[in-house]
Amino acid sequence: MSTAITSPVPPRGPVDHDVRDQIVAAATKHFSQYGYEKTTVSDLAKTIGFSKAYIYKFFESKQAIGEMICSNCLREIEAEVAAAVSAVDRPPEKLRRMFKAIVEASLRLFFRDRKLYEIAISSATERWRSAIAHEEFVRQLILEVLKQGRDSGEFERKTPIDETAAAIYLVMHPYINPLLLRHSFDHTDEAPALLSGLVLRSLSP
Amino acid sequence: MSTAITSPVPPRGPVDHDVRDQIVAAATKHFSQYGYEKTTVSDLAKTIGFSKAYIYKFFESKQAIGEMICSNCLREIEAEVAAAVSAVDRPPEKLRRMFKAIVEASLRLFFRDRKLYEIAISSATERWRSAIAHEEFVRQLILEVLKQGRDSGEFERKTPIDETAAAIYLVMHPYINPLLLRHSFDHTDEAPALLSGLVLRSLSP
DNA sequence: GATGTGACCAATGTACAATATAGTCACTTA
DNA sequence: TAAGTGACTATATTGTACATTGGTCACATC
Repeated sequence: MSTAITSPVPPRGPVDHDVRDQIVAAATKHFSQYGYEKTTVSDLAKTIGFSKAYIYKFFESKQAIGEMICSNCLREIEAEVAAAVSAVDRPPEKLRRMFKAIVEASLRLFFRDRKLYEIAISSATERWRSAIAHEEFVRQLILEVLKQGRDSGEFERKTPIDETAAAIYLVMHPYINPLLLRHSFDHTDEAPALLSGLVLRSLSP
Repeated sequence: MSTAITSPVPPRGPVDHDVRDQIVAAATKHFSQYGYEKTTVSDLAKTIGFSKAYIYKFFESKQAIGEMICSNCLREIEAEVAAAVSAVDRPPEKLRRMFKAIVEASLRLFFRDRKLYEIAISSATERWRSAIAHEEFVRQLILEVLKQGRDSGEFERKTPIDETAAAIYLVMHPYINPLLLRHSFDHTDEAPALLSGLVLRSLSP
């Protein structure tokens, strides 16, 4: 364990470097315009004016670049969800807002940046770290709201908190995971309200 | 409405006919052995000893044959679920069994008859009638158990029953729909117990 | 040592002709 | 009239020669 100082997979090359930012910027633009698959590493190299080989000094694969872009997208969603949750102070309302915000933010990504959404789908399908981190974020947020609600006496305390958290996560899962969300479009209108209602009823003391 | 005596899409040719059964038998065998896509209509014709054209006297398309086979599979699952539900008499336990049975039966179809499962996936993806009917079956069963539980006083009665039913259906949806189930494998062990627990807590009076 | 590259390879993707398939229809036979 | 078919077409699907692409490496320059 003494070696695990940094992130699980240390980034290749200098972490803070102008060229790294240029690559990310170029990738964001190209991926969202032409899509992940149709963008070649050479395209990125050409737009920043370096050779393809140089890119591999900073990223160990094209997928690593994709993960970076994907992480940024997912972190935007996370920021929005976090904001929605902290905009209110009662835990039940926090849960409602959380569910609503995550569906809305994900759908917006889908409809506004479809090409980037496709990366998110790859990310979920192939279980990239960016996707796993996103799931973990939601899990943690659920747990926090749950703790708060138990402390304030608004949520029941008999069921083991891990069990409750895991169950709520499973309820939200089809709307969190981009791959599944695509197949849940028929329900995205009613699902947040219906399911929040059900979850909150299950939490009543 | 006076014309809607039979099913929405009347079957082509004589309904009760020996050759029709032969086609279904041959299709069941071929589809489960080689898969829906890799079976040609000529293959079916050859095994029953007629010409391909004759098959189209009984089914209006290859997909119609697929729907027939798929319906049979899904009806098997439905029978198993219905049996599991009626094996116990308290509505809460009925719900638990129902969830468990539907996941188990669907997984068994997946692992034992993977090729047939692929038809179920097509069915769900392209929203064939067989898939819609399957969903409707589950919806109805949920509603029935819900009514029973409300009558016996074991379930709460404040929430509109349609809302409760719709919410529970949404919770189960990722495990009912073959297309979604495939992406929920990671959770099929814990999901039935965890989610039944949550749902039942939400139903407590 | 940091910055940067052209040449190279295996694997994946593409274009397009050749083939196979779903589905129809006019027709035969009993 | 019911049972049954060969020949036909338009659309998929496949095979295959060819081009791209992801990724590496030895090497050059500052």
